[in-house]
Amino acid sequence: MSTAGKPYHHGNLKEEVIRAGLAMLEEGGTEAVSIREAARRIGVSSAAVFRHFANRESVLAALATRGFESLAADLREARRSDDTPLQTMGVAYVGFALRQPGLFRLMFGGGLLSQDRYPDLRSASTTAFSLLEEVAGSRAGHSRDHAIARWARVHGLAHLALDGLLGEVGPERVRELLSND
Amino acid sequence: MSTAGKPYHHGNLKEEVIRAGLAMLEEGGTEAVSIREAARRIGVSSAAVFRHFANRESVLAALATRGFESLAADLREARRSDDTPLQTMGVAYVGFALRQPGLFRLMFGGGLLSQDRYPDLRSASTTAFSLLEEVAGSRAGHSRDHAIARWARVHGLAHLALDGLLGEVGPERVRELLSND
DNA sequence: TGTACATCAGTGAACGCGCGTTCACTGATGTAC
DNA sequence: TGTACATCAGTGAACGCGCGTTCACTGATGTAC
Repeated sequence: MSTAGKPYHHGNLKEEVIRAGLAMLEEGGTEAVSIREAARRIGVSSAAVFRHFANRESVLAALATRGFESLAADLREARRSDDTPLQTMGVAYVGFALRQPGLFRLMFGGGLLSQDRYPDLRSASTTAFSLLEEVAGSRAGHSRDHAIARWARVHGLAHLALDGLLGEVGPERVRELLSND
Repeated sequence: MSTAGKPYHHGNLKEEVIRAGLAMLEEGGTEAVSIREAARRIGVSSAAVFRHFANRESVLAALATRGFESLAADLREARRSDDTPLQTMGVAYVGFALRQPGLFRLMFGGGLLSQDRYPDLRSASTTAFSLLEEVAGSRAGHSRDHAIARWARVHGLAHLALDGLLGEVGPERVRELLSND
């Protein structure tokens, strides 16, 4: 640790690139995520970023991974905080999408998911999805297809709300739209 | 019309740009839609494109507009061809998404929709949506919210299928997932 | 405790690229008389 | 029917930009003895 403001070794670059990436994602979508811009914001040369990431795509994968981890955390929180866990998780899901639309779109629209190239991403998404399936499919007499249909509704609501097609959507409105299950 | 293969006036450039744009959309997503590449494919200078479109964004808007028109056509077709119009429309909706994923993502994920800058796009999307609402909300005793919930489920299924999260999804599978309405 | 050295995490300059867009221009077409 | 001219739809070259990525390098850190 040097006494000046700028130590030669940053020490936390990987984490900071992710932070900067998340910010850019919300400012301008996936296209706006740029290595050079991230480096500029952090105050580091753009080449330094390549010490921590193989290429731009792997930065995107790291961002999406973070997204799934944080979505999973929200869902876990929702699961235990209420006696209507299914609706509450739905509200959390849509809330996540509305709070971080850029991230949500990267997670679900980037084509990253369909690749086997990023095992961390794969496992983070699997964890999040299994939380949903667990709760959505847990009631007696409900099949796996019921769980998928429920998830689809929540996922669809999130997308439609994101696109502004449902007008103003607050938590109460989401709960309402999910109520007739 | 000159006798050589290359008349000076193309005559159909606007339409061809849209065709090329749709192709690029499926090949590499919205990011891959490029004015220069479109011009190259058509065999015209890139400056020529600007005779017909103000800028790149307006090309994207034209593509999305086409998308909504073609989705609306599919939905109309589905509405009359069957005695279970609701499910059939759902199948058509998901089928549209799976057949043209790049276009579907542009239509719903580009942020274009939320803008008032493109009235043609606005009206094309409104037309498509009203078809859905009409059928989904038409049954006795069903509220507008029910219609939205149904639409959300179909929309969500389309997205999840696109992301490869539902495995192989054919028409029969979609019908199945929409059956317990 | 002190020193040699391997390793790690940065720098800064450069490469090569493709892009959107503008500009002054020219060839083709349609219209008025 | 023929000609002058306005208008339309192209051309090709250029501007300026920001990007991802690589390279040879250097400063800082940690470890072995």
